[in-house]
Amino acid sequence: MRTSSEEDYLKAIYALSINSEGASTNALANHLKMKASSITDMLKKLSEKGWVHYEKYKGASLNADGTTIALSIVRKHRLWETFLVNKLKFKWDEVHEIAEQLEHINSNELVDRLDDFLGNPKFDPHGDPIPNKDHKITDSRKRSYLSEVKINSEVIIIGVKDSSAQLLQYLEKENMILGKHISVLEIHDFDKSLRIAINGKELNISERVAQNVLVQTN
Amino acid sequence: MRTSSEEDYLKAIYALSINSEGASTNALANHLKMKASSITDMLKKLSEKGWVHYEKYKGASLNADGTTIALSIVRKHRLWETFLVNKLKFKWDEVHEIAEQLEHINSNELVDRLDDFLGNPKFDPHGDPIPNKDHKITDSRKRSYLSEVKINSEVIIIGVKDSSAQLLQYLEKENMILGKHISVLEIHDFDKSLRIAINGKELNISERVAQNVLVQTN
DNA sequence: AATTATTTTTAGGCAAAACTAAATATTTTT
DNA sequence: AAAAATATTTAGTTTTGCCTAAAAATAATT
Repeated sequence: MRTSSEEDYLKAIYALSINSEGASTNALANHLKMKASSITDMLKKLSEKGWVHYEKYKGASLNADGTTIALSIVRKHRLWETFLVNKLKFKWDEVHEIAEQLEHINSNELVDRLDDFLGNPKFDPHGDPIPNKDHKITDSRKRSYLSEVKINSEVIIIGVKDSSAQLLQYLEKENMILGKHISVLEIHDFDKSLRIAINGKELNISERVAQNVLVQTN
Repeated sequence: MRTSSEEDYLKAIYALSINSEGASTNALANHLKMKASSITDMLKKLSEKGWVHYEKYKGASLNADGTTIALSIVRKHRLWETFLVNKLKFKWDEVHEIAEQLEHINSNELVDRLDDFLGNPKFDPHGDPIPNKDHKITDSRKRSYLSEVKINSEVIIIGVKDSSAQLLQYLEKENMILGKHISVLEIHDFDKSLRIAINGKELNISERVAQNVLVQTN
């Protein structure tokens, strides 16, 4: 069996491995808000348990077993977030902390029934794909950040990069929520800010915001 | 803040205090499946934290703060059990372990929304009363065990004493479930077994079973 | 290539929550 | 009331998961 703490580490390695190849000790320490020495300790343990590939001074990466566990945690996290937003009517910026606790609840039966109860959703309220029962992510959408989209293209909001409460609240206020259609009308040269059409009106948004809004381009 | 372990102790003291006045070290050790020495350690700590009244060699009891915490855990446990049975369609004998985990999830907002989502139920699937938002149990039903009921009286099943899977499965099989009406037809002198009418048929049940079935008598 | 800076690891420590074994209280039985 | 049985506490260990401080390795800069 696994401890809740071990699960947190596996999830962190998974999260940091999405961009780069593997995760460094310091990156993990920063992500988990712990000291680097604690990370080293745990990486040794996870390596002994056969979930993580770890070489001194070379960071860590998940092996097949570790990836399965990490994805099962991600699956639970995203299903619970979906439950909180869709069923209990939480706002999408209020659910992260609670889901951090719920993701450690241990019962396969529970997860599968929750999945069914929610109608087997493919994406969570932030637009992130939910791994299926076999711990596979199948996300066929062509995705990019709004800041990288060609002028005049029409895209759909499918998520955010950084799901900080501030960003989510900003988007909420401008009614830029999941599923909304956006047309990119103009990109201002001097500051890379965007003029977009959404909700039948035009709106200016900064490059910073555009860099954090994930859209589907096909 | 409180640890999950501390919460388990408070809940155990609460459970054991319902019959007797306070809980002895050994009773707690037995209930929590731990060694007596571990109990002594924790009772000292809970006493220092101001939740428990503890005197050496004289067992422990909850004070006002401790009672409030215990009832908030019980509230969460019973609300989650209700969720698991009513929404996720678990059987009533499958939910205890999962609820033991869920009861430690920490979020007042979550509990209150869950309560509303379930329609503010007054009783859980085992018939036990659910403490309200103010951590008060208000159960006005006249209750007794089926074994103590007068002959010819008509009663309603509202719960079980010992919610072991075996008992629950037995009751399930005989279709003696919550809310069913029972008429006590006869009490056999030699073994105190009962002949009852339920579901339009007659049925014999042992004293042992009758002692574990909680009924409403008014 | 040497020095400096940064990252990572090692070594040792601490608190929580359990344990075993031994000592002490309390309760029960004779 | 003494002896025996039972219950409880004390003392000392263990494991987990974190920490600090110092040492060692790696990376960056001059």
